[in-house]
Amino acid sequence: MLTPLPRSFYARPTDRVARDLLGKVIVRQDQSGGRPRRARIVEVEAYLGERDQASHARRGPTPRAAIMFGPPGHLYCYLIYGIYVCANFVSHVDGVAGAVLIRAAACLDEGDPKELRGPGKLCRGMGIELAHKGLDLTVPASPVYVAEDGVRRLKVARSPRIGVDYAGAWAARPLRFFVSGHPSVSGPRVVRAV
DNA sequence: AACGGGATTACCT
DNA sequence: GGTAATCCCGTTT
Repeated sequence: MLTPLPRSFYARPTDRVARDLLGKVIVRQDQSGGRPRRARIVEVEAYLGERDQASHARRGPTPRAAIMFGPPGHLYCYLIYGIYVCANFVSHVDGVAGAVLIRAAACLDEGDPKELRGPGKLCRGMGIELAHKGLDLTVPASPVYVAEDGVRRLKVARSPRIGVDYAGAWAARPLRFFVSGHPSVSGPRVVRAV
């Protein structure tokens, strides 16, 4: 069966964690014991530490973003535009900020919407809410965790991140990773291979 | 205490 | 192409 990725997976440089999350499976299981919902990650973005002018960590460990500075392997969610929730997985070692925004995934179970295209729709589709902020993704009983199921040989591409034009030179850095050509990817689906 | 904007989406022309 | 919806949070007063 699927077991959560260990904390060591997340305790690495954020761009590497982001790249390696492609193809992994998000598992959402509720406390009421219904069937779990699974979705394969196909698009992510790396948000680095205090230097990264696109990152919520750029202002330091404020109440909202402090979790990005803490131990890896936890869920960081936030509300955006008053409407949508975005989900991130905290990365890099304890004390250094980093998180990976999950932008799109492909559902693996019958009866679920086929594509979760875009970070807001992904959270809505998987039932991830603000209240889930801080969950430990490495605990098997967690309502949300991430697992490896043996998928390999993904065709990975990268590009600048979406929606961060305010970030000056950081807006241009290729910190978005996606499965090239995959129909669930939001925004550009083909750029340069890695 | 008040203000302004956002790691988005859907719907309009 | 443009913009409304809607609220948390960082900043300023």
